Amino acid sequence: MKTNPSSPAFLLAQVGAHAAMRFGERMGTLGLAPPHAGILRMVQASEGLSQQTLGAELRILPSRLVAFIDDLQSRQLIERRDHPTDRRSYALYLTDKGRETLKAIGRVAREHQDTLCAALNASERAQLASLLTKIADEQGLTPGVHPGFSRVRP
Amino acid sequence: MKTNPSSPAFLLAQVGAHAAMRFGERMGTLGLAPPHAGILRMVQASEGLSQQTLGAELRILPSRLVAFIDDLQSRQLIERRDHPTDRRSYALYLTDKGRETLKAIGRVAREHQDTLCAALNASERAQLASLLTKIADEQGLTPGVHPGFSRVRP
DNA sequence: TATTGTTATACTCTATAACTATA
DNA sequence: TATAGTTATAGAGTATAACAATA
Repeated sequence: MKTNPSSPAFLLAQVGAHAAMRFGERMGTLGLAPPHAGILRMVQASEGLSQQTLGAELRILPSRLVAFIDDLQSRQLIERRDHPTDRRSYALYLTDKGRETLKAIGRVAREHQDTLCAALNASERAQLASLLTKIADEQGLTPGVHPGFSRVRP
Repeated sequence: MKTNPSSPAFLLAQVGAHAAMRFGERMGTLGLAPPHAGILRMVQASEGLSQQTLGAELRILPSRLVAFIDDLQSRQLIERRDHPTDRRSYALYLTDKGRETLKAIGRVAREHQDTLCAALNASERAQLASLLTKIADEQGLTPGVHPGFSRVRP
């Protein structure tokens, strides 16, 4: 928490944490956590990628990623196929059920956004997105990668 | 993480988490964590308040608060004085050193804000704060209370 | 010898509930 | 009987490092 509760910096942390929690609640209704959404989306974008590549992209440690992939595989949302050339690694693919779930996540995300931004009209939402994108770019944040995927040490 | 990385909702969570982490790092240079800043500020605003009241305001559970107050007391930033009428509770006060630390936190917070919002000019920062305040109000967020103080259960 | 995925372990953080002393 | 603060304990989540299979 910051010193001045009306400063943009504090508001960002406050509203951002609120947004993340609410999205997490909605993901919970699908039996998933926020990182699962990022993983499914990345696998869809680059089917056949390895866990190594996936973890590097999303800044998720290998040991953590294994558990997430295990979750998704046991729910039959993704498959670990044999890698064509390297027998040490897997090639990750979305199942049909995984594609369906990704659509459901999209719906959930839209509902989340509408609820979260209920106070803003379309023009204001675009303005907000523009300002946040400027900050994200200048701060070197990678599009689509939530910092919560990796944690900083105290 | 959300489905659409350029949506205001995802950007809010992403930039917000980034902001919180960076502020936490800066607080770390003072040997403190973000919740300590919230506590010191609240004690300054309502000196003599009890831990019960403090925890209720900041949405911090009693058992968690004890540890935070212990930290701050061992660093001689706050004092637990006897409550004038109720011998079960304490009356919390800032020490002179606590007031100094609060000033240092203010400086750190300003630096944090300047760095975080480096991509925005003064007018844009005001605009961002205005948009975020609208969301915070509509979503029922309490000014100055970071949702990270209390966690939601999955 | 290095790398992929995995497992084991330790550490941090938080919530829950039991406890004490007062009211 | 209820409340303020404290302590104890257990649970979730994460990082670190060791490991087996393969390159």
